[in-house]
Amino acid sequence: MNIREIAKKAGVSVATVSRVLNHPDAVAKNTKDKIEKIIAEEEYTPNWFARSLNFNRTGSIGLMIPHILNPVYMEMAKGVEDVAYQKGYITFMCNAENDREKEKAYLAQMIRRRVDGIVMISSTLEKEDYDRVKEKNIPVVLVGGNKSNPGFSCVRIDCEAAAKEATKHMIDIGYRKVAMFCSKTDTFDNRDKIVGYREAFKEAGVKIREEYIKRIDDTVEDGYLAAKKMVEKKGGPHAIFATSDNMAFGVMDAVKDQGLRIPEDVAVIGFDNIKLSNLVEPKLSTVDVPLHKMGVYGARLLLDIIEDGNSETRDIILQTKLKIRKSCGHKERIGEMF
Amino acid sequence: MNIREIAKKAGVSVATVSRVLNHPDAVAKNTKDKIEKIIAEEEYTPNWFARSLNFNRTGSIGLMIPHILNPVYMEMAKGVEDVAYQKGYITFMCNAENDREKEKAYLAQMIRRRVDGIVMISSTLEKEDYDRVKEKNIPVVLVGGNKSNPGFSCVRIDCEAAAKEATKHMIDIGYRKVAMFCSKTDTFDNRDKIVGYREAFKEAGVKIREEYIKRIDDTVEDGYLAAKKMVEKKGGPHAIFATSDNMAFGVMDAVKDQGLRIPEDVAVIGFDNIKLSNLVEPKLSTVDVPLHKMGVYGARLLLDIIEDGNSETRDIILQTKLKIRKSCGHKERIGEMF
DNA sequence: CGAATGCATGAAACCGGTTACATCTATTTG
DNA sequence: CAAATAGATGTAACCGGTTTCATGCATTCG
Repeated sequence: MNIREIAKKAGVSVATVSRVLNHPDAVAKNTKDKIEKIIAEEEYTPNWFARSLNFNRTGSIGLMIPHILNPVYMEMAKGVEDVAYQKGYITFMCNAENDREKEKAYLAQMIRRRVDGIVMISSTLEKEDYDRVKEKNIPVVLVGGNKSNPGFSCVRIDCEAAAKEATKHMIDIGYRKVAMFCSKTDTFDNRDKIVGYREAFKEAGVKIREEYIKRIDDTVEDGYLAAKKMVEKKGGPHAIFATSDNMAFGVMDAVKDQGLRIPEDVAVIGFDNIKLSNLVEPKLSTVDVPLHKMGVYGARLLLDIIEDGNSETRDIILQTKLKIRKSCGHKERIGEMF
Repeated sequence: MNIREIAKKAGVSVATVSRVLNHPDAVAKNTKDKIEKIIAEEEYTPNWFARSLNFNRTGSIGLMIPHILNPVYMEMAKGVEDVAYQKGYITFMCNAENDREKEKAYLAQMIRRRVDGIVMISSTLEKEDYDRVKEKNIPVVLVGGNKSNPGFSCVRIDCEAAAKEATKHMIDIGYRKVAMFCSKTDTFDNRDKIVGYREAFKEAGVKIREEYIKRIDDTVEDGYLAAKKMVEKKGGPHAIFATSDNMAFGVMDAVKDQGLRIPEDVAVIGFDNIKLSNLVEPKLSTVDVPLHKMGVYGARLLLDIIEDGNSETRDIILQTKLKIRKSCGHKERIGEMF
């Protein structure tokens, strides 16, 4: 059923039918009612491509996420989807699966499919990859720590400050041997986390042990393995700062498997504050990141560009908050520990 | 940059350019090389709508999921995405958010956007909702327990058998007071789980206490609340069978909060075997469901219909497996417990 | 009462591709 | 050597809409 058939049934021209759909006020009431009745009867919906072809707009946005099974990204993704849905856009979910080639392939797809804009979550693409998108004039917003800064608007957190605060907390309690596990992925966020960690030690005047800084995959498994290796030796760390809750879960598992207690023998602190961090035993201390909000802001920024042409580049930094739970000690316990 | 401009630059007709893109063998080598060079230089990609308009195909599928933050659905979704991506399709991720209206709205969007097919995960739509899709001749495959059976192909598990096996295990160990928490959502799967539970009791000749069957929301929070209510009274259940790991986590949390031990005081068993079930303390006994595989099979079924027109309706039932871990006792312990 | 204005509608161009068919040239065949 | 055939390319119709512009009609105004 196409617009011509509807027009024929109604005994009018296609132009009139099209007007009913797009500019109802420009059509006489009688005619409009008649046409609308037929449209409803036939359950006619205008062909989306044909419309897109005219409008040069698809009403869809691309959403690139590093991994679909990681709750951190999914919470951000939900923020994006919430806003997009509410504004009538549909979201192409692109699961890059931590694979740069797949991410590039999906980006090319987005361009081919003429999405109205793209939200990139924690992307690892290079400047050159973005240049393609720029040439095509497709608006892009970055959420979370990208690798290079290609001059797009960005929503993020201050990872350096957050990591510094968390590390400082551990030092303040009295821990001196604090290991840090950070994702291998080369993004600003990860680099900043390490900078913050170092900064905290520097300010406290405590010497850093380089062998305590480990770059690993951001997975439960790698957290487990790295922690196990570190903890099973004598004289291991007093505390482990895993810069994602995901890794922290693995760390906790490894520590427990070694027959050590958390936090009495080894304290653990995470990063992200995903729902589960409050569910494991003991409850995980972590850095609260406003994941959902980051997605929401990212999508809003994008739709601002798409709909209002508001192309000024903005850099939005949201607040993090240190959440102290059971898995690391409290300040009051200084002295009783070492 | 459109096909006409490319044609002009190459000094050929648009038909020839189009042929280079779609039927390269039908073009002389010289001409082809020249045109391909220009296409590459200009980074020309044919307009997707225009192509879709001709082919009446979009190369995209819709994926409806009940909730984007639930790892159960996301593992299935990943299975779907894996297959779709590999076959060159792109996936519209529709997050119904456990809201029937939103699900319907997304379904309408899918129809409007002329997706080539739809995978519905654990849908709660009614027969009448599907009739619309059927009229439009859009292939649909159901994954997991839908509400009604509208005559589409389906990939699922035998929930009745799985629930029965799990319940039987608890009874065999010696538990008599086994509570069951089941999602409120009205799907075949949930109904079947309860049937299986009853069946196990019936076969064992143990009387069922109706007050032990609770329909709750499939969330950690509701699992927590329901368990707390049940456990804080004297003479509560010996064991709780939560028919999702999600709810089981809440149950575990509540039991621990009441100062009771798992499994010594209250045993817990879940359903789904999501990654985290092996990470909580104690590790959760659960029913392993091949979530990823279900998604993969669902997508394959759909693409079979789309690409090969293979429209025979199939009902694929995958195997579950009871995973006994720490959170419930083993058979050997019969007798020592009560 | 004739001209000007406004409103509703239709004809046709257009969006950017694909392809059936026509045309032209070069090669093969009888 | 003329006719048949194959191969390369162009012309124009078409996919299903939207929109500009022209047209016809009724109403308003001088």
